Amino acid sequence: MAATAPLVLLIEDEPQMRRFLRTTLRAHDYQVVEAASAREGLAQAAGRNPEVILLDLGLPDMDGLEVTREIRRVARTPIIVISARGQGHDKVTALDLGADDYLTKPFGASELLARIRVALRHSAFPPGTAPQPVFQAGELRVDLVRRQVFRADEEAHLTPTEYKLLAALIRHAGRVITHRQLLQEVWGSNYADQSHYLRVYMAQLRHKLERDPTRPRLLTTEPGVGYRLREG
Amino acid sequence: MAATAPLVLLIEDEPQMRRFLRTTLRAHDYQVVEAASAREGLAQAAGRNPEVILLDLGLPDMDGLEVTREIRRVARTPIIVISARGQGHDKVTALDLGADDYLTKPFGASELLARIRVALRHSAFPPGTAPQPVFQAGELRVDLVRRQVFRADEEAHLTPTEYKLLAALIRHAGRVITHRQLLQEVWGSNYADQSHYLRVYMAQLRHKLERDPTRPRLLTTEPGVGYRLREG
DNA sequence: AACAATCCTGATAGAATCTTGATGGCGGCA
DNA sequence: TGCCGCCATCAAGATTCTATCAGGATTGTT
Repeated sequence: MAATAPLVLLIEDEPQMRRFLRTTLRAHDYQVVEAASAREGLAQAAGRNPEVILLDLGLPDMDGLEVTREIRRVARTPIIVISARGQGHDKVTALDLGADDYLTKPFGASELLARIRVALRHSAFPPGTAPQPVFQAGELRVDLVRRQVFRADEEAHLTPTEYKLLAALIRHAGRVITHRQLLQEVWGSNYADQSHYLRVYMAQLRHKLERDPTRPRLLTTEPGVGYRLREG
Repeated sequence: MAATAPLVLLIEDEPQMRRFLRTTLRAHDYQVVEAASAREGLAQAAGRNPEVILLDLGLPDMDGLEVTREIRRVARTPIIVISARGQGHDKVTALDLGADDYLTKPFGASELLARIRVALRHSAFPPGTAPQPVFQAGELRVDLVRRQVFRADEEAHLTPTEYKLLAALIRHAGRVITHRQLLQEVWGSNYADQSHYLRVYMAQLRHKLERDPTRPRLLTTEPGVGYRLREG
């Protein structure tokens, strides 16, 4: 998919508000289609296939909640509802009808833009297709969701403590982690000065993960400071 | 499908707020895990695999924004940020770091619940990707609709508890499930430390489903952590 | 610059502890 | 009576902890 500017559909009747939104969005490189009524909005939603829909609930020709329902009958384009009536039960109803977010007037441009980015992010990776968070460095591969560790395509079995230690190193991959910090994250703050634990377990990790445990390339020592997991 | 109550992770230090949230969620049939600190929260997020995370930004031990970042390094579980500081730039930052929604205190229970439903809807599988009502792995086949289990085309009879256990394993197929999590899903949260139940029932499942129960290939043990059902 | 004392790190191995799987009995219930 | 869930016990195995030793780097002193 070409990374063109995302298309935003604006369903809003008040000209003033519409101009504010249009200007803000254009300034941030979005393409904008506008609709001043519910009817027109539904037509545009079907015809233009926008990536996000901004929907004002207070439209003259149809209840905004009804618009949400209609859009959801045919598409799951992210809908961000905008409304002045903030207190009512509308908020809950809109969300339950399929809206993805709800902004109460007045709101700042930066918040609106951030919420649009969230919506786009959601449609970028449909949940089923979500890429697995997998850490990889050299011939080490760690699947953090499945809790599986591979060294050159061979699964390596780690004990709970070994895995926790590796996970802590991965969280800070590339950076140095002090003994104290590692101990806190793996054993808890009461063990912050038991640095001999680290020596034993780092040795075990190296034996299981390094090609040559005596000459570590992934799990390196930063003398006097701590350890580091190579990244990339 | 016996839809089990979704698991919500609560990262919130103020006891009062935590109680409000816990009560609200429990009353609406969510399972709740609580963490009173960022450190604990990160551990729970990794360990318990919640379906939604409620994160208070004002934690004592770590900046909430940092917590968001850390969670996103390993998972894309929906995060709903809760915060008192509504005006700042935090809102935008949190959303851009990967949070999915942002609630400013004070907020109503109904709105919170609606936003949680949105988050769950997002992580639900999109239409085309709907999870197969039939699970299959090796010579094991489970028809989740008819509630029938086959091993190499022979139907196997499972007791209710055995089936619930197997269903829980299937829901997380491929991943490790901790003892605690399994116990909660099958027996309820009051039994979270009765891990001997698991040993008995896992043994029974293995006898009924494995070709060689002493050398399990489908229902494997992750020592010190939990169990895993092989997938594919 | 040389030396020694000290600290840091890695290796190893045994003991203590925890975890797991196997088995069988008990009671409730249809 | 037969099935099922619950509970207790035991042995084997795995894991964690602890202690000890040696090589190397660093520091401080002369």
